[in-house]
Amino acid sequence: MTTIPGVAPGAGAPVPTRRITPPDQVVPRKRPTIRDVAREAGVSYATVSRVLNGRDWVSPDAAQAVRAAIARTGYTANPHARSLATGRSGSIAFLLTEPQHLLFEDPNFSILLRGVAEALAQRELTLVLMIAGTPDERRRALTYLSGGHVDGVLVVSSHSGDPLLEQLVSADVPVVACGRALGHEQVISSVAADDCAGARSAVAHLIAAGRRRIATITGPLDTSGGVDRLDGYRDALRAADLPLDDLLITHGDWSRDGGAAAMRALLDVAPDVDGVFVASDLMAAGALAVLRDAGREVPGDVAVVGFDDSGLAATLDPPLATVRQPLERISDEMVRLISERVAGRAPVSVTIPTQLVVRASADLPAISARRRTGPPEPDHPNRAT
Amino acid sequence: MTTIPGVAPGAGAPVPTRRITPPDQVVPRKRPTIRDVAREAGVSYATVSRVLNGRDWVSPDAAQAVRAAIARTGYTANPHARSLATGRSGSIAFLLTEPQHLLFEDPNFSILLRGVAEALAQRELTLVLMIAGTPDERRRALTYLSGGHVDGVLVVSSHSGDPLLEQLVSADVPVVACGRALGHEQVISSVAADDCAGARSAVAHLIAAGRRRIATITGPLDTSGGVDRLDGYRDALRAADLPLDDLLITHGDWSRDGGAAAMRALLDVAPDVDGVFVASDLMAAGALAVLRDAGREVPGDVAVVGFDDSGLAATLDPPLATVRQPLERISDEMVRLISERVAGRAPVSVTIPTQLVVRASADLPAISARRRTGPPEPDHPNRAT
DNA sequence: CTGAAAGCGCTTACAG
DNA sequence: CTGAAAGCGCTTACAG
Repeated sequence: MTTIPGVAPGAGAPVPTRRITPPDQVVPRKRPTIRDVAREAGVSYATVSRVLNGRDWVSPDAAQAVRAAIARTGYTANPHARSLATGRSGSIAFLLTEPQHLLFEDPNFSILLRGVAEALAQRELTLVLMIAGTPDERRRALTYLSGGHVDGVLVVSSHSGDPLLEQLVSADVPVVACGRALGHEQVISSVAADDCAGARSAVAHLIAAGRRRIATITGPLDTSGGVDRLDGYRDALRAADLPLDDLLITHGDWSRDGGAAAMRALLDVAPDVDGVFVASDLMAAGALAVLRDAGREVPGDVAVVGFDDSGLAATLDPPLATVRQPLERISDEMVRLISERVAGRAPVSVTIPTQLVVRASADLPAISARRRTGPPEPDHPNRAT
Repeated sequence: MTTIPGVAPGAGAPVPTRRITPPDQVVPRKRPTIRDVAREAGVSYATVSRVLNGRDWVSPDAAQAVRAAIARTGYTANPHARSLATGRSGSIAFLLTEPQHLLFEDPNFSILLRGVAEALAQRELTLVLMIAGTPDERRRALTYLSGGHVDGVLVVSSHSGDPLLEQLVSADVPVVACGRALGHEQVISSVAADDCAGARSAVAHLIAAGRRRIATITGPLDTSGGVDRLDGYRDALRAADLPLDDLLITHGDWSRDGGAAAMRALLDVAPDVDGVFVASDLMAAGALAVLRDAGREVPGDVAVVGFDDSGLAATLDPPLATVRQPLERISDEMVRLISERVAGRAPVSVTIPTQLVVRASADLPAISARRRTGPPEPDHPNRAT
């Protein structure tokens, strides 16, 4: 909109051999302020501020003059002065507390990050990225976040015991979590997929496909995705009058390796397993590799359903049936909710429906009878990411 | 360090049924300012500012008193007031102009992002993430970045024609690029791997392995990684007195699919190719899949060397020989250079050595004679990410 | 509809 | 070594 006054960058100048540029060689070039614009427009600078913010009424003539003056001077408001006066920073933090490796292994995070970046940009809000893995980083993050640098915080990987969340809340920093904020439901807004219903649909599908020894690999039980998807698993078995067997429940940490380890354990204690609901696609990728190494055919011997459908699922071998959670929608809602919180509204939690996506890893019986070709590969390339 | 004064978050309170919280029900709770601290410590607030910034000398007694007062009041400086007074924002933008899909496909970006986040945090600088893919986003980014919100910009995916770079420079925004800033070398600091030497080592290795029809898949030729690695390829062939054949040069766009397409084209025009240097691991992943589909054995028929070693290479099948560029080091240097630029120093460019990493895809002759087992898979799982 | 003025909370020469 | 004061550039009641 506004044009930045250009200054010849001296592109053709010779390479500087000395690194220190003499300060007074450069024209000082002060940025125009609101006063400069007022003078140009022949109004008081309060009026300039008014047309800038568009709150009070300004006469068309004045507004016109101001707009012209802004264009002529290339004025842009100083964000710090504005923040000081308004008490708003105009930026929102995206806080990542998960151990770093997951951030780059699990596509969910990237997708969420991108969605949030877009949604924030649309509201003219700035995205501040904070990675707080180590205790030291977490301390620093708390100081920063409660120091007024940002208007609110988006948390995408909260575990229920995490003191950081509590501290942020105590410091009166608006927080929105992705996934129910276990233990903080009353003070933190959250947006989550309908984990329980999603899990239910996955397991119901396995049952419909004729599986009877259905296991699950859960996420960490101090996350809502962990407990709620486990609940859904149980619900579905109960609804079908199938027995609940604790041997069939193992736990992962959302990572690929965690899923692999859980699958190995499962094959050990329950070799007769014929279906697995895995609480994330990434863990399912690890589980698929283990099944293959163990010579189990998917879905012939063991049918597998994951959770997420974040892009990884469709590329696995075999393509992974999964429960789709609309991550773009989730990031949108997170941004909406944080804006609400910043504006002073009370917390709410939003739940978004999921959708079962059937793929080869859990085809219906008729189709699943087909055999895989070739021997299992010893070193499964799916480990690559 | 400083303690934030806690206020009971009312965790045990009942769920709010009305969403509007009455404003005067909450204690106003103004954050303590520098004046409050001064009063507590019995000094002028200028003195408080001095101990805060540690520039001028302050008597031990005064300093002591101020520190105690800070602890007692839980004071934290208001960042906006500070920014307004100093003219520094304390934040640096990480600008991504590459089409979004690459951001999440190419591990280089994630690694750089994480490294930069860490390095900035260590300097108490804030990382602002900007994704500017669409023209609209780019416009917005320019306004934002030249509007004084950030002290400098880190650019990780610049193409030489990009007007955004020029505009940033014209607006006097300090910029540091990853990779030589083609056409802006005099005004933009940059840090890059020694692309030319790295490429040379890769191709020299292929020659040493007995290959004679060595092709290359380059990056885009409007990026330094594109042209410099191509230069290295040519240098190595010349040094070995091998003919330069333009048929053996194809171009990719850094993406996996781009690498695959280039490899397909290569097999078409030069079916006798026996070695390929691919300018990135991700493109090499695509090329490997195509070779496999075409029934070419790697490295038996065609030896392949990539570039990056960002984590993907080792997990490919076969494991990919590649040129390692130290991305952690690169992100560190970028942050160092942007700090220098912000402090007013002139631009410099830093080049970082690379290292050839030999893996199965380009073993030496004796070893490469081994045969692969089993038929090629039709749907190669490596496409997963 | 518009000006004059206070205030947001710091930093930094400038005198002591 | 330390105070008083100006200044950073806005926003926003408060009077007109």
